[in-house]
Amino acid sequence: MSRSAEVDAGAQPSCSGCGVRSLAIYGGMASPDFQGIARLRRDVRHLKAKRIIHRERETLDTVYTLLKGWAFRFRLLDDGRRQILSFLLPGSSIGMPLHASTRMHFSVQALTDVSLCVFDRAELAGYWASTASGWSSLEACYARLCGAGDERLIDIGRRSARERVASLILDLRRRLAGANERANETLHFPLRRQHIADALGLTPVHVGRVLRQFAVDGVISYDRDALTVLDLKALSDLLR
Amino acid sequence: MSRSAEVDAGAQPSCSGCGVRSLAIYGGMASPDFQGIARLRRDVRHLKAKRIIHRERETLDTVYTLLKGWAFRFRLLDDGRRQILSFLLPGSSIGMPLHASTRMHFSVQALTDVSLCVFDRAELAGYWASTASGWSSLEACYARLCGAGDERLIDIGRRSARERVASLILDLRRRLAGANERANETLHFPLRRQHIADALGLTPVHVGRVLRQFAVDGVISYDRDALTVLDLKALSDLLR
DNA sequence: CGCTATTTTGACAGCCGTCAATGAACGTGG
DNA sequence: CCACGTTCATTGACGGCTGTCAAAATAGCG
Repeated sequence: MSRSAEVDAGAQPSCSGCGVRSLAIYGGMASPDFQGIARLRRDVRHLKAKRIIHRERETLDTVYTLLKGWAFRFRLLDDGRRQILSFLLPGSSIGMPLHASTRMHFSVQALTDVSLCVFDRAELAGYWASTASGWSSLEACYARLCGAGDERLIDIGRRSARERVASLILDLRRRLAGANERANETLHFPLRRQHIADALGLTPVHVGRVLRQFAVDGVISYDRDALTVLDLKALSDLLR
Repeated sequence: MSRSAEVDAGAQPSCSGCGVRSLAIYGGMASPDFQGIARLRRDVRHLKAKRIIHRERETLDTVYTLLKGWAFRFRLLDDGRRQILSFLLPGSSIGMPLHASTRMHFSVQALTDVSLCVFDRAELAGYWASTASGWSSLEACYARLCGAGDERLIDIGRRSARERVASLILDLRRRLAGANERANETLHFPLRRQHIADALGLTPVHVGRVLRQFAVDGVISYDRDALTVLDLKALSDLLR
């Protein structure tokens, strides 16, 4: 292990042992070069819940990888309406495209306390271009992003409130199972009604009605920060 | 000019004179290599309106660039509901990601009669990887795609029917102005009510109500295949 | 233990969906 | 150039899913 990697690993988790590495921007690489990535990482930054990670239209010369906690991308209309564009889980990247001539048109906010791996944009781009599988890895990453956006578009455009909530629960459950949570039925679920509503094009009141009905029907049970899927088939059957 | 390029250019338009080149996948390149692109183009294919260009989940070993006409990406739910994910105008690419290990999860249909430039996927990917600015060009392309998806998400999730229709009209107007139509007020507008409804998460009946009201208010006027923006400010003011 | 954020509840309204019938426009062939 | 079938747009009545509002209750937190 290189010296600089050791330095980073002193107080910080090492990249080679990182539990979210399979989901990060470099998740598509056949044999990730963890030493190279560890050398690139400038810092691990910790933020409290509700802190803004990036503000719409501002420049961002760093790239983050979400190491721990939840965040979300969103945009505000001037009358206060908020659309959450996507939820970010451990492994999600913040700050693409790497060759950013354009500023990002959305803001990013921490939903829980989060830990961020910090990279220099230009350095990361250079490193990425130098790797053999960087090209296809990057395209796979964008394909996932666009695909996720398309799914959400279908949810909001053509599904009822119950179907949307079911879709979101199943999506988060699948993503969390891939990250580090085991594929058991109870998940850490820090979303408030308002977050769910702003992601799905609903109101928090109506989200509450839907969740309550799911619980009454025995499909899920939930506590403030946890959600248990009791009847996976019932949820899945709502989506086609 | 190479012999193969001459053969292609015989009956077909040349790439160097292509009116939509600034919008295509290679739009971000500083000095596009039109001879190289012309060599790569295998064919120009013409399809009638309503023909399926690509069917969901099928493999696609070619990449298309829309040369002429309109098309759209969409997905069907099993009960017949349709969500149009985006409209494709001249210059739009069909078949990304280039390094497709994953099959595309949406279908593509011609909306009008269309002409498609046909490329071999592997060949195009190889050529692209060999160019200096291919990397940033590709990222810029994906950034546009994701950004457009985010905009539509905001429309459907947090805007009223009138605002959604206004947003779509302005978006298409802007894109057409950039392509080849001059920035005058009357645009070629081949969309049916059903297309607009399926793109915006509405019903064709209600789209008709909104358009009618816009016309009554003197904001737009429209004919079957044409739409004129009479009061640009009124439309813009609906969106924040 | 007081404050704040969040959830829940209930009543009511409205935007938009649904349905069906009518009519107009289009495209094609004779 | 007209006839005819198909596609598409319009209209009106009605219904419901979801939004809005406000108040009360609950949970979280310093």
